[in-house]
Amino acid sequence: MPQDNDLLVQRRANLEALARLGVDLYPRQFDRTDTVTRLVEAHGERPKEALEAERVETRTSGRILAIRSFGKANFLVISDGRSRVQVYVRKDSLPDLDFQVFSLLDLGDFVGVGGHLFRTKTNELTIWASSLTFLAKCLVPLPEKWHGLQDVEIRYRQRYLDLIVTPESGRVFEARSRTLKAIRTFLDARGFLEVETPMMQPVAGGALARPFVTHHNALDMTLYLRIAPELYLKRLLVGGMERVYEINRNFRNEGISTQHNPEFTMLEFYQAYSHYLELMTMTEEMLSEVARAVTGSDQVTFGGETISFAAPFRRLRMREAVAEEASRRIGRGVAESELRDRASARDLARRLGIEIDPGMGPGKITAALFEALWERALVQPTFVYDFPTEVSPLSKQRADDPDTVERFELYAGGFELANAFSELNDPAEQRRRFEQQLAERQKGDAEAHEMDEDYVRALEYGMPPAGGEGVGIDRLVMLLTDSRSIRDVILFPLMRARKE
RNA sequence: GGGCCGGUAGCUCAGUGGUAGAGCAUCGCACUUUUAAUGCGGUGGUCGUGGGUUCGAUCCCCACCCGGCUCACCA
Repeated sequence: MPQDNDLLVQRRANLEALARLGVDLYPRQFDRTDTVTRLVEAHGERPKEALEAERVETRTSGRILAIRSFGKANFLVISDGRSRVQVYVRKDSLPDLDFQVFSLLDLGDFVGVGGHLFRTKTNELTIWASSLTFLAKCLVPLPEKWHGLQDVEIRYRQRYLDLIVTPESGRVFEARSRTLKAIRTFLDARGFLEVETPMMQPVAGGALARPFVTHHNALDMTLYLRIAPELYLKRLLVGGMERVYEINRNFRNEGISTQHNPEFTMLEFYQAYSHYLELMTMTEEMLSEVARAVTGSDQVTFGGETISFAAPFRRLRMREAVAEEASRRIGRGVAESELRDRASARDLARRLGIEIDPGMGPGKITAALFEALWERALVQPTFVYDFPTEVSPLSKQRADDPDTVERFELYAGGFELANAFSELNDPAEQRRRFEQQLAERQKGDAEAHEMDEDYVRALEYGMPPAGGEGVGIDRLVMLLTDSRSIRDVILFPLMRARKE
């Protein structure tokens, strides 16, 4: 809570002085003819002569971000949250009351302005005020105008302050909105139906992660915040919805980092009669289209590098990539077959100096080696495909190789962006996979998948062959806005509770 | 959870074992086209919190709180 310092006392005193003038301190309404953004869009580029010949009258409103005062002539800068415009306040152009109101304004107050447009000597679009209406008080001083808000903690905890004083921050969230819109446009155009499935689930399935636990009182029932919508979306495939997608939050009770927020937004889409190779092509089309819609180009700058979302993306088979990089690092030819045997895979990890858990089978080791050897280096969009079955309990095996599933992950900017596979639709095999996961769980893997009997039963009714994919929206927005932390693309990232 | 860095005025930051500093903001005065307006003068601080060492701690030590980066886990 704000302390009782002079700055606060002065602002409250100004508010009381306005009350003594008979001004409504919290008026309900201000009828405006234009937003600031519309004024700037419509007139920002027009030459002085054209503008002044027309004598454009306007009524607009916004928050005061600057006051430059010269006694009887004053300049305000007001913002509608997206754009800013200057207001010229002359004592002899305003009713007396309005000028008295003006003299009681503080930075951050909301005002309504009526007047006509002109350009100053320095050619800045300006409203010559003929009326000034007080709309709301800012009782707390705003961050400094030049350096802005540098304290990242306050930027995240008090996002409204960040949005007031950091225009770039607002642009990130506009880009986020355009990203979501572009994805929906892309999928809607291909006949996908947007659906919503449970966020509270009796079994937290569809991914390998620890869930948040909650409880429903009336049903006396343990529920989990979902870690993925996957199993519900595939139930819809069983039900005959051939193309569905959901864009919504997932919750994972894991660590927090620049790439992880406990709640994050995921796109998942499922397409019947498709498979993972088709999804690679579709992903290339989707991301290049989204990048163009959001940034105007399929070449985006991220962390000083140019990332190209122009198709085609690079493709790497996982075991081949691991064997190749391992060979390079240890100076002898490593065969892919070494990754299929637990003893030789462990030996390889040891030689590479990569730590692995004792319980890991060859598939988990391969995936761990891949992440250690490749993930950071994959700055340009790259499909990594054909994963070990061991780490993919919901994916369909390759017909020619049961240890390998038809799955890919897309990497870009040095992190995982998407995950997709041909969906396993054999209920007997699905049951075996769940049982394998239960065994992992017994061995202490808290992230292993739980048994979901209801899902297996749904598969018994028959699910068409299908491909499905998840795309991390926050990370995609990071790439499209050159944001280095996921917290910069989430309006209110989770922060530790603060002792007040 | 481990490692590293940080927390000083409303904001952005300097700084010192001996009365706490600047710029912006704010207040006063001057100024009718400025734009980081300008000039002059003022106000403003539990130096993150709690202990300890010391004649004396914002500074040194310890613990804790909060944050950032990073490693591990994960998407």
